[in-house]
Amino acid sequence: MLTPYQKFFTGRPTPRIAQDLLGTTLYYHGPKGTVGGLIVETEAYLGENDSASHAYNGRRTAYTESLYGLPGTIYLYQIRGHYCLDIAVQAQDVPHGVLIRGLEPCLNSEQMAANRRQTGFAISNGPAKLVQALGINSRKLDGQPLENNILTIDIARHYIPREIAVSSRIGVNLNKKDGNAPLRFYVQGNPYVSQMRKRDMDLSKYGWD
DNA sequence: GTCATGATGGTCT
DNA sequence: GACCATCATGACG
Repeated sequence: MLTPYQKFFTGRPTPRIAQDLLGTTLYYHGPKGTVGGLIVETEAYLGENDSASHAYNGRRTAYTESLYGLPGTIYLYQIRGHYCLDIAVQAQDVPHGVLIRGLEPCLNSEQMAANRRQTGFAISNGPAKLVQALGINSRKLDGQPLENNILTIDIARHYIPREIAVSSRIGVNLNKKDGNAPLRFYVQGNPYVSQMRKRDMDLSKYGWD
């Protein structure tokens, strides 16, 4: 039986869930206090049939096991020496995932800047940047549920994007089957979206309604 | 401001 | 030994 929280991460198509996460708040109650921010960019990964997914062709190892977990399971993986945060969605054994790619700091942003040794939008405008900004530098939380954890997402309160933009995913192999699939979603104009061009930034409202 | 490059560390065959 | 769901830097207009 799923909790209401877990049900948020299943029951509708993964791209829909990825879009619904825009405007929710991510919190990390870490050793240096609580930090957090609004999710402004996500990507959907569609499991066995998605050539960009870590679970492509049913690949299932100890490393990717969290993707197969209950909806709302943390998949914290490492790539080229950087950590990224992914949420397993859909039923257990269905390895879909939503990658969190951009975060607008809203709680203790000074701490986040210090964690990153950067200032401005570079604090958290990328999947590994935002994890570092939170102060996470291990896979300790991999496989744990988001619900009632020190790393969690508040899905109850929602900022509303004025416009949700769609594009192909970043950093995936363009030559493979799903390299150009339109599965990246972001708050149009928000400066904490990765690769957001300066002239497209909405610096008055950050893309929110 | 835009682009190309190299460093990066762990996993899997 | 190859392959990455990345990032910071430094060159150029």
